[in-house]
Amino acid sequence: MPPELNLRITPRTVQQETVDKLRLAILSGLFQPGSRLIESQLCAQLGISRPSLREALRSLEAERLIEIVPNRGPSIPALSWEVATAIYEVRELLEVEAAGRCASRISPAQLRELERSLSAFEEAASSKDSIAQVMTAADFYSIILANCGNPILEEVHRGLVARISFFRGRSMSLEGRAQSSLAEMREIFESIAAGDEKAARKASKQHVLRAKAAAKISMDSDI
Amino acid sequence: MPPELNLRITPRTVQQETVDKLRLAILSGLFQPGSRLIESQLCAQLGISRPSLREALRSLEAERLIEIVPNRGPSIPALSWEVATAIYEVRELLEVEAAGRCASRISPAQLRELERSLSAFEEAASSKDSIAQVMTAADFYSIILANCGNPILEEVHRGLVARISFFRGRSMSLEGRAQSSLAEMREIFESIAAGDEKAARKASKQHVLRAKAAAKISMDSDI
DNA sequence: GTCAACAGGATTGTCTGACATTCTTTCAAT
DNA sequence: ATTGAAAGAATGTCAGACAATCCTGTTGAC
Repeated sequence: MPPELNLRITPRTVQQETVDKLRLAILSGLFQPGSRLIESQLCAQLGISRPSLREALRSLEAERLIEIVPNRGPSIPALSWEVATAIYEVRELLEVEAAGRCASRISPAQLRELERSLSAFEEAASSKDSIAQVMTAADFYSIILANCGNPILEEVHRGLVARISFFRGRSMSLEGRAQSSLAEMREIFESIAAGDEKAARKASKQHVLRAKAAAKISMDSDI
Repeated sequence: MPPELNLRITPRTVQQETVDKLRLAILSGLFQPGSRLIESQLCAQLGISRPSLREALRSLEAERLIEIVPNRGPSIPALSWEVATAIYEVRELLEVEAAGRCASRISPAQLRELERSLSAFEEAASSKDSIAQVMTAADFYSIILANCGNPILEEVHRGLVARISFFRGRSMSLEGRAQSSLAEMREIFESIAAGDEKAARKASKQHVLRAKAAAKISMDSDI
């Protein structure tokens, strides 16, 4: 009898572990935007070889989480407000569509799940833990996206949101943003629960626009 | 001397060349869906080392152009009709938005460029060269996407369209599809030229829906 | 004949080490 | 202070190696 019952069918490779670790590090803001990543340092810190690391870096590059300039190596891209705006606009497009579809097709079980994640965010919103706020909020969206009936919508959305994680952590720290965010999310939830597609779209749109505005404020506030 | 002017020529690395070559090979249907790619074979054919190849493969994996299963290696994913439908739906979302924006912001110079690409497609449509048809049609869209004012919209769209290139080549071969496609594209062009945002959206939506229908037919026709 | 265990080859995952090329920084010379 | 050259650091790329895993065809048992 194996002491560790590992039912995982796909074995986790070094490359996958590395991508996950680095992605998490990037998303949680461990690296300064614009800073360079030195291969030899990362190899030592992660305890892996250069070829494995470089494979992982190529994956992250394709996700647009890092940039790799020939002969200069990988670095954390500095997100301009223009690009951030563009991302928010596409995010709006996708999220509105997802919320609308979700309203007319989510299952009761998943709806309960959505309610639970809203409660989790509510709790986080009362605290000052902005990391918990971002994570629980992300759960909320991901349930909506997972239930919109279009896996591609979900996939693209995840990729985009990852790239603006930088702003999300900061804007959540804004005075009152977490609470107003909670109100907006509750409205989205209520609309979905009521099966009101139109209302879900409207609430969702409102939410993204407010999030964008909050991100802009947090960006302008301190440079 | 304007500091914006970037004279830096980015040297092309082996990895970039490899990604481009493989992407082109995949998009032009050189590999059968579901077929496996053997690293040693590709290395020999491309004349590169395994580490370089593996980096390129990771990039393509992140683009979803290939799949890499641990211990089984890379393969060409077989696109299910479900996923294809999902992609067409998101493509519709993006393309409609892009066409609408394009209508109210494209420059005269770019509009002429768009007209030129439409003519190029017209010529290709008369021929039986389905590859030329797909390429010129792709040019047409890419001009629209490049002028919608949102680089992310463009980026995401490019990634999605690449994944359904399989269908596009086949559906263009369908009896009369190229000609009806031409008519639809001309309508899109006319709407944009007239600066009629609403009409551009409508025409664009129609076009994607018809393309999806054609893809479905070409898929059902022979399996 | 069908099915299961098995051996062997093929293929991938990963590492080490190496070297040329290309930045980047330092330091000296004008 | 500006320029230029040399030293140092980091990347791009390769070759070779080996264990772990997958695939295939054969053998053996029922």
